Amino acid sequence: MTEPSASIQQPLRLFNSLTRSEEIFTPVHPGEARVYSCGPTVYNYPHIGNMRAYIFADTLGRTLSHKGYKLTHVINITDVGHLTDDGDAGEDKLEKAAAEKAQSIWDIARHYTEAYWEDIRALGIRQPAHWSIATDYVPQMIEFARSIADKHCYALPSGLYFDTSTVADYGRLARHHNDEGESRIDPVDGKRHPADFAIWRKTPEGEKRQMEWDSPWGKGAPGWHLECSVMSEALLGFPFDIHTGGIDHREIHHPNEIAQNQAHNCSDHSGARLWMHNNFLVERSGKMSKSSGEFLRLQLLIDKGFHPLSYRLMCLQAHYRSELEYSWDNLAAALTRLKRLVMAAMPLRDIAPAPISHPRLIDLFSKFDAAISDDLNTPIAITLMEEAVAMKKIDASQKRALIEAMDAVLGLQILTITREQLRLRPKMATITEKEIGESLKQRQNARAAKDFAASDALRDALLAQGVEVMDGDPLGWDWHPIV
RNA sequence: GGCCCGAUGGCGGAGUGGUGACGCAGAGGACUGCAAAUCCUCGCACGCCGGUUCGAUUCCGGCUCGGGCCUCCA
Repeated sequence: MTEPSASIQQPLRLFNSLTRSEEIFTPVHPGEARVYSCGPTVYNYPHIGNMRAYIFADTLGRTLSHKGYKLTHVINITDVGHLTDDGDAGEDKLEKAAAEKAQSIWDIARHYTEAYWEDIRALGIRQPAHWSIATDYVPQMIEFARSIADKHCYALPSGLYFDTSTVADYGRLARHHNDEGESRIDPVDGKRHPADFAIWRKTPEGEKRQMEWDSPWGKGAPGWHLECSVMSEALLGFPFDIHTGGIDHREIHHPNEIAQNQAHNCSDHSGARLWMHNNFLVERSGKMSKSSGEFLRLQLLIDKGFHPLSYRLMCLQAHYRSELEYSWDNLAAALTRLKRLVMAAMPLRDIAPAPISHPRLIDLFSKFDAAISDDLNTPIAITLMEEAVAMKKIDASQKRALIEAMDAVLGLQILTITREQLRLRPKMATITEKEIGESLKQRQNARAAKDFAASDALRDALLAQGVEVMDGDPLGWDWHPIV
């Protein structure tokens, strides 16, 4: 009601990894958008690089909603895997510590799933329609495997393998040419083609896994790629609209998923109209990984005093297909930007929205729509929201409606989070808020008495404890981030 | 070894065949006892060498450097 007419909207163009070009989004089912996102493997905490993928998927979902599509979003939780670990000795201390606390593999999965959900909430990521849990779908996976086994698979002692030569254009998503080239790893004996992959992994003779199921191919566990084919089809149909994931999936996981989809449906269709991949969050040294250096969890940023939404803003400042450089300076820049945005939008908070009719606001919203419609150009969309917030001498109710509509896409919550909520207490801070309050009161008295030496001394003392006094700020003080 | 990608100011990061967004930092101003916060204003960049073009940061080739995937990985 408060949004301008749909007529100003541009067609939504999204980059399809399959064709390596932007395409106009046309839904399989008119008026609907069905999206499947590869989710986390819950055997460790997600790091902030992982979270970039979900911020991207969320932005996509919000954009589809903005465009008026009825969104059905599915994110899978991979809770089946191998804990009979392959020896990353000494590296994953966090994982080991947490694993020791949990009683079983199921507890571990639940623990990390909940940790992941907590991050999702903190980042303002909307709940998908379904969280699909892999272990809930094992019978369907076996059924799926059975249906393709004769025509597309072959058995080896280690399990059932998919013959990639039995489907058309295997590897087209990855732009693989053929099987040439040496691999860094030892190939599985007996595979017909290096790219062939496991559909069912048999438990080795004489061993017992915590997670294993009976199947026509022996006791074992489903292959790494099976779950996504099975769950996406079960929940979204074949084909559905958009499949998302990290860019690493473009090379192996998604080509394999596509091969399975083709086999199962006796079709050349990949299973999704669009395959979209977000690029990595990187550190100067390269890709962020759990084994290199500090394990950057969202909680660590919070402990240092950075609001989770400042990380969301940091991600949105870059295009999802670009690598994004992580640094504390960068995060601090995003926090400052967010703070200013929230403060500037403060006067609109209690204003009732009204339908947008002012030409300047319509123009701005139209530009915003054009930016977001151009393969989710959030960096530009943010600048347009800032422009809207800064706009002077304009009907406040309409302005409010505009900011609301923009933020529905960006999810930065600038009309609901408060300046105070952004002031996160750093974990290392020793001074209490009560002590700060007392110091500030003393300082006020000193100032009233024009004893500026005393008031400045109090201010310096607070700063030494990480508290920055700011007389002109609505809150009067803030934590001074030290990173 | 195979496949692929990137190189923009102090940092981050858009975009474009023809005066190079934006944010943070920095400078100046307003405000302040001062400072900070806030608001206003401003300066600073397209890796190197060729080619195409009237004109390239933008297109093409080479080089250098950096990165990703090839094993689960966002």
